[in-house]
This record gives sequence, structure tokens and C-alpha cells, in this order.
Amino acid sequence: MTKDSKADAPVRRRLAPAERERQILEGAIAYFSEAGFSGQTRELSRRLGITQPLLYRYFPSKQALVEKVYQTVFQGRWNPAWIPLLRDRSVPLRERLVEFYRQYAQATYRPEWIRIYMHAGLSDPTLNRRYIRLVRRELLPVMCAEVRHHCGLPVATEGPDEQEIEFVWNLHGGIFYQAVRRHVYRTRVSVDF
Amino acid sequence: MTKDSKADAPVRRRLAPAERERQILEGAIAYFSEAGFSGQTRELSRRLGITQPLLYRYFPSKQALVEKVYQTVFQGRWNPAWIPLLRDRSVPLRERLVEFYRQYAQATYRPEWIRIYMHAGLSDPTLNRRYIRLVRRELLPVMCAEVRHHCGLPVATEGPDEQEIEFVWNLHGGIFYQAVRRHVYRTRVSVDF
DNA sequence: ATGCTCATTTAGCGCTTGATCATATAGCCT
DNA sequence: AGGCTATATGATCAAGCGCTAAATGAGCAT
Repeated sequence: MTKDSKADAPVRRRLAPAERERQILEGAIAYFSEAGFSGQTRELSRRLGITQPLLYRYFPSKQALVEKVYQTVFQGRWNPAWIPLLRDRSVPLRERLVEFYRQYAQATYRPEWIRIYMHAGLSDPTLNRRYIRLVRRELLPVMCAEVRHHCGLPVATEGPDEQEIEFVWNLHGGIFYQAVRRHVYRTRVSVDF
Repeated sequence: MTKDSKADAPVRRRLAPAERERQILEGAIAYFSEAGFSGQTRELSRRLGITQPLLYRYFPSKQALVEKVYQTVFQGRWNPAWIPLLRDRSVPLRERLVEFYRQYAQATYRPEWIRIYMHAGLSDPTLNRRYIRLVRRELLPVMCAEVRHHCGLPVATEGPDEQEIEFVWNLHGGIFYQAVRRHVYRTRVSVDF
């Protein structure tokens, strides 16, 4: 009654190292996004259905696993095709923006991305700063230029000024906060852009 | 020289219980806002210059202290006078909004408020949901109504619809994200609304 | 079927954590 | 000055933490 039957069917499945590593990493992303990086390795292994020392065959330390989670989540979700999409003036600006944010949100504003982004930012802002710099450098100036063009303003000769940047940051941040409300606080968010 | 001189001047200062409790709570807010709620009681006591068991004379458990931190930070920073301020149509809408967000940001968008707000949201969204509901119920409808009036639109008979709410949420979220960038990721934020 | 290899488990070490207890002493009252 | 009270400390416990080393057995080659 207390312990089910006998030894709980200790199935020991032998996987190819690459496959096991992938499985652990995936599980770690899911787990740490919920529990934060102070989550315990034992609990992670329990969720994976493996023993805790097995983690250490694939990752030399918890810190190494955490950093691999960082890299995996923050890399490879940025799509360079977004820039030409925003620049394509054969499409109305409004449609471009909606389509861009649809794609952008689908790529990054997922529960595990948002939560890990926030956990990372609170424990060590370095990675977030790098990501913010990416947005600030690649994305916002394009949006500024397109908005200027849409409003019939002259092309800014030496790039957008701080006030314009802050304006599109505000748009970006508003949509980010919508994702936070949805995925972190799990509030109902009704309208879709 | 490893240990300074002798016994490091173990000054034992005897405080009035109310004063000590206040001091611990204040220190806990500062510490947990940095380290998160997985921060250790020993490190907190070290920063306060007291011993760790002393914490347990004033708070029955770490959890109790954490909850007191929650309450203290999230309570009493909401100023009901903001609503009439926003409603005062003798002042231009733009000025009202800027003044409101100036006051609102000064009250809540401080490092410790923002960081504890985010830590709390990640570990247990209940409190944040309550706060979001407060904003959603008290603040946003007023802003919707004032924006409608400013644009010469008719007064909405049965309150603002979801799309309007989402619009002002976007404004609010943009400013929130500015605070996050400033206080959590510690990025330079140039423009002030 | 049998043996070998290495993925996986069992057992446990050293340390840190939240929490408890008896002891010591700061500061007020007389 | 001396005594009393209860604030603060020192010592320590039990549980949980990251991590390691030796034992085990799954699954392939033969």
C-alpha cells in the first residue's frame, strides 16, 4: 500500500548518448523554466524518469547544464528574415507589423522562453543585456525607419534618435508584457494584436 | 591576518522588538529583491549584522518572512488619488498621463518593487494576478474613458471593450518594460516618457 | 548462447540549509 | 551598585543539496 507492489518496475532503458543528452536538455528547459535555476537536480531527474547521478555523465556540473539551457533557448530563435519582412514596402506597414509580431511571438513568446528569460534576467542580466542589444540594434532602427516613411517624414540621416527608439521600445515592451501576463501570471489575454 | 585581530568586536545591541522587526523586514526586502526568495537566511542575517537564529525570534519561519515581504511591498503603494488626477479634464490628457506615470513610476517602478514583483510572479503568480486585477479594474477603464473623451468618441455605455483595454494595457506594459530594462537588466534608459 | 562494453543505478560523502535549544549578557528598574 | 528580564548568541540537529565512485545489467558483436 505505501510502496506500490514491489520494486516499482525499475525499467532501465539504455539510450544512445546523443539521444539521452537531448532528452535531459529538453527536460531541463521545461523544469528550470518552472522552478527557476535554483531547482534541484534530483527533482529534474525524477521528472525525466532517470536517476540523478546520470545527469552528471552528460553534464559535468549543474552550472554547465544551466548554461546549456541558456544557450539553447536564446540561440537560434532569432530569424534574420524578419528584417526584410518589415522592410517590404509593397505591404502596408500595419500588416507588416502584425505579421512580424505574429511570427516573433510564436518564436520567442512561449512559456519556457519568457520564463527562462525572466529567471535569467533576475539572477544574472548579462544574457538579457546581450539580447536587448540585439533587438535595439537590429530591430528597432528598422521599425523606426519604416514608421518615419509611413508618416511621410524625411529619412533620418544619422539614424533614429533616442526618442524614436524609446517610442518603438514602448510598442515592443507592451507586447512583451502581454506575453508575460499570459505565460507567467497566466492571466487571460483576449485580443491578439 | 586571516582573521582580523581578535574577536571582531562582537557588539551585541539590544533593540526594541518593534524596531528590530522593522529592520529585519527592511533588510529582507533589499536582500530578497536581489537574491530571490531562494536566498539564505544566514546571508540575510550577515547583512543585517545579526545572528541567524535571531530571525526566528521575530518570524516563525523563512516562509512567514517571505510572505511579510510580499505584503509590505505590494501594499500601501497604490494611491487612490491617481484616479481623480487622471479624470481632471481641466488639464490636457497628455499632461495628465505624463504626471500620472511620473507618480506611478516613482511609487512602484523602483528596483526592489520591480524585482520582487518579478520574483513573486515566477514562483507563485497569485499575488501578481491580484495586482493585475487591481490595475485592470481601477486604472485601465478610467484611462479608456479619458482617451475616448479626448478623441471625441461617445461615452461607452457599458464600459470599455476588450480591445480598448488591450490598447491601454499596451501603453502600461511598455512603461513597465522600460522599468524592467532599467532596474532588472540595468540597461541605460534615456528618455523619460 | 556467451562475453564484453558502457549506459545506468546504488550507496554515500561533504557541505549547506532552515530551524531549535540552552546559555550569555545588554539595558532598565529599584 | 545590584538584580531581573528577555534580547541576542553559540552550538547543533535533521534534511536536502551537488557531486563521486563502485556495482549492475541492457544490448550489441560474435
